[in-house]
Amino acid sequence: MDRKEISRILNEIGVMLELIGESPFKSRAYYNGARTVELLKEDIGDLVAGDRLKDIKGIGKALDEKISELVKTGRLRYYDNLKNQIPEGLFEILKVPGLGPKKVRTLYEKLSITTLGELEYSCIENRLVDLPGFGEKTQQKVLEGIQYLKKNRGRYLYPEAWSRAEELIGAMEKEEEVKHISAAGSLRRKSETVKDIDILAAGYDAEAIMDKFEALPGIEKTVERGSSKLGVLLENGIRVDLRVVSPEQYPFALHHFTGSKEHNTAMRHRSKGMGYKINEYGIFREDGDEGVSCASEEEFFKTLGLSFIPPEIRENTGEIEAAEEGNLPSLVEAADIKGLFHVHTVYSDGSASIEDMAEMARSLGAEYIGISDHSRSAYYAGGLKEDQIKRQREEIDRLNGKLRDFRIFAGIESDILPDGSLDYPDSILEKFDFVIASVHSNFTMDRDSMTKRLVRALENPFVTMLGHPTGRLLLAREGYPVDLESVIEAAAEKGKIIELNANPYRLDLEWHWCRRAKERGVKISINPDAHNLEGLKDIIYGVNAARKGWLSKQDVFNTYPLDVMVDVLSRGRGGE
DNA sequence: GCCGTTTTCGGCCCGACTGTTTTCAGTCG
Repeated sequence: MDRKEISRILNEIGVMLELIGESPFKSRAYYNGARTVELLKEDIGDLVAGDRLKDIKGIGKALDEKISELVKTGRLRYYDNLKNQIPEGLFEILKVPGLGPKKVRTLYEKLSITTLGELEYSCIENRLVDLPGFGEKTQQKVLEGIQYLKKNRGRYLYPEAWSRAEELIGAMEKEEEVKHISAAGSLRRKSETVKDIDILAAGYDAEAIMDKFEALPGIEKTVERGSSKLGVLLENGIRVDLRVVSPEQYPFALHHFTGSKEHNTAMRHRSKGMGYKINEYGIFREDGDEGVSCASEEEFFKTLGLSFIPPEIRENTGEIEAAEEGNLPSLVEAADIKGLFHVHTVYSDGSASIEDMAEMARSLGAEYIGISDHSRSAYYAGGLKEDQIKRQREEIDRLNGKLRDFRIFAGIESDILPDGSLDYPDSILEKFDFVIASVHSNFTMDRDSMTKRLVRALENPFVTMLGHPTGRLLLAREGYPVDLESVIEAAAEKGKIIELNANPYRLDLEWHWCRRAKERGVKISINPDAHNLEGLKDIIYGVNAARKGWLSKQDVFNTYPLDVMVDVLSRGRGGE
């Protein structure tokens, strides 16, 4: 059993403990354990075998025994017992906004409600109003929450949320009451998907600011409103939370509302050890109410003895320790990207010509572009036959002849067949400037076979990089099961690049693993996988993800300037 | 259930908002 599965089970135990009314601290211990296991670097089997699990912070005797049982037997009696006590449907009911474990438990115990459907029916039958802690309004809210859940699964891709947030912030910036305004929360941390939009504003007249916000176009209704907090729904269903603080409180509040929750918890804990209390309003000495003023987030961190931690990496995965030691990486920026690989054209399933794609890339500041249409086994995408490859090459050579200070590299996105071989012979592969190897079919292999398939592809001397390593589609499809640790290892050994596909639906290699690749010395290429002109701009989402993965300029392949890239690609071709 | 340059017991991060309550529990972030 892998650590992802173990982490899931520990999390579920945490939820179940809340549902049966156990101590909240006990559930938290399981949540912490789940996170700890998820982020483990070392193989969990080895840790269990070496009896070293309980040396890890957050894992004590009880969790050690339970994790060991899972690893050794693949089962956990404690979990099974809990699971038998708790109807499956309660987990779905927990997702209804406004319902937490306590209320769900009441619904179950008093009304025997175990499914979302039963809950909806009970609301319509007016049966919630008499329950302790419930009332008319709660019942109405629950009913609306069920509709909301049915309408959408409650998460949005980053670009959709970001563009709406930019519009709202842009409109509010013009208001004179607004002294500062910024996105906060998971949006500011550049998460791949977000549940809602958090916006923080600073000003002295919160009521006026909230009034103006409520009146912005696209806002459908107000869900909650207090003296400093406003919650609204947009017409597309996204929830927006606006918080208003004073300009003096802004730096503290910006940090607080940017999160993550785990980062904040760790920061508060650390501050406490220094004799400070921190919250969204300031930094206070524990022995008095006196606050420490800070003009910016930079000063906030400085006061606490830390260098500035970029929002993207505030996940409590070592950033605080690194900031303390002055070891934070200098994160890659969009301007560092010097060229764009993985670009499709009209030769396969793209909609633009090679020349137009090149011009667009150039206008975006690139020095080179790497054309890689689909290969012959991708029938559905118009994969290239041998004669088309030849024609495309001729066109690229012709264009390169007339372009100055810009270069088009001729490549291919070659399918990795089930056995790990590519779908062209070496005699064809060797003619390309670069080769991206990707899986586009036979997703349903077991983990071992898929891992072998990818590793074998990486062993091919003509392969430059591995494309979208897990095949996941955010909010739509899980990636195929694969042991990425071994894949990264193989890439490290063979000196291969791994793609971070910048398409906002993919962002594959996922950022956790980017960090792992960096540790192993594997370079990441941030590729747009563009099928039209606009698609080239998706590169920014890849840069966001790379930043979350702690990548610096030197960790990213396509930050090489043109002359270096020409050199690297000519040397790397099968000559190892 | 975890943890300890105060501790092996008694803590465990903090605050806004809502709705149900007559002073607070539950939820959320």
